[in-house]
Amino acid sequence: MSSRNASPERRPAARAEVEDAILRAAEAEFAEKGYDGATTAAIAARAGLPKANLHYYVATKEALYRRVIGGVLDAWLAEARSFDENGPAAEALTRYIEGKMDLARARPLGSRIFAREVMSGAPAVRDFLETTLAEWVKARGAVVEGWIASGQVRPLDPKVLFFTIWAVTQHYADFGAQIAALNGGAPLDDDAFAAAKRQVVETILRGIGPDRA
Amino acid sequence: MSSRNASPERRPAARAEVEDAILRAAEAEFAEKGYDGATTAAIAARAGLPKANLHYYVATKEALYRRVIGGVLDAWLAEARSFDENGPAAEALTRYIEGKMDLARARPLGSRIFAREVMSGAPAVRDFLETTLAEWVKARGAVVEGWIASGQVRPLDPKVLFFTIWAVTQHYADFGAQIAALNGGAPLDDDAFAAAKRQVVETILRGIGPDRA
DNA sequence: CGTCAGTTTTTCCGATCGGTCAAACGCCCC
DNA sequence: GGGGCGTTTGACCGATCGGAAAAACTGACG
Repeated sequence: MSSRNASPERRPAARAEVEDAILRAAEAEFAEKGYDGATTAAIAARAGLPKANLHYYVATKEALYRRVIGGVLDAWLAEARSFDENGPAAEALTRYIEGKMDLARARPLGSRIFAREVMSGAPAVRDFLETTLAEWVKARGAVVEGWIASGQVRPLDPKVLFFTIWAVTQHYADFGAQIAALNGGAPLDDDAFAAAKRQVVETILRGIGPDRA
Repeated sequence: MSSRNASPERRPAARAEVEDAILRAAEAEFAEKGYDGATTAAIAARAGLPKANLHYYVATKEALYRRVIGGVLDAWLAEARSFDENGPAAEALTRYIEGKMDLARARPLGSRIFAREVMSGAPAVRDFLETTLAEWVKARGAVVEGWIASGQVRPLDPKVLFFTIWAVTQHYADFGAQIAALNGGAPLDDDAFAAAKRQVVETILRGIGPDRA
């Protein structure tokens, strides 16, 4: 098919690299400044190309935003699969919470874009929330109900449990600046973050565990 | 002193009312759209006056924003005093968590403005974070250490406990749109919110309680 | 060497924003 | 009733933004 390249990995790769640089630049700008605060000129500059060139690869600022948001949602779903591997409640929840904490540390930008989006009334992700996420919550809520029935978890509303887990884990991404300010100005180092992760997991697991008589 | 009014409560009250309307309109706009997304025209329209009139009461958009942020921080500090009344750990923490949950429900706008501010790198609240809040955390951290020493709380990092409480309570303000989407499209009603509040308090209290042998 | 598709870049445009200005308005006191 | 002062308002301005347009450049291929 592609007969125009002697070295078949040069030009197509370059295009993919440029598009990837644009997406990463846009993610950073949208996370820091928000949709309105971000400018296409700043995104282009961060990606290393003139503003007009950006519009050759992506039609509008909104289309670029929707692509970035789509990537964020994909990453969310991919990571949420860690919930589904079998095992006892404590193992599954530990895996899930630790996965979300690690994601918050490794890629905090997506979480911030999502938070801004939801705080603005979720115009671009409402459909995701009402369909995909609602189904996810319903299905995994049934799993939690099973844990309650088998006595692994005390009786509670699974939805509130999910809210709790999301809130705490995303907090480490969204409020990184606050955490750093209370940590002497620097982000948590690896040891401090690992300790926080252990405490979060332990607190939630104890918090939802069954009564111990 | 003020010799220009026959009825001394008429005109000054009107001025205070206008300024209050401006502050409430600005709070709503900044919470929904963010600093860059909010426009002085929209704020003025929401407050019921022409844009030019807004600038008679407040010099610049940034000055208005700083006034709003100042009010948010004041409300935070006022509400945080509920932590300080004496009593056993469970009572103090229940009071504190329930107070923050109620505040998140009654006035979610301030929480969203604060969240956006921190996600943007906290340019307007960095000083608050590094001084006032840092001192608050240090002092109340010592209280938590006392609870640990007296066996009311298992050994843990007080800062991570505060992060957990803030994360969960503010989540109900910041992610109200997400919670509504997962609640059939409507915000939690009074009963559902009260149940969520109970579960949050119970989860955290069990989560940090001492080992029960 | 000329063509041509894909890409880059300079220039420019209309819309919108925060903020200014000066005229008009309302109201009180002499 | 006429100054005078605080307030209101429409008109306007410079800056900035998202985006369009078109010329210039590039490298592969006949």
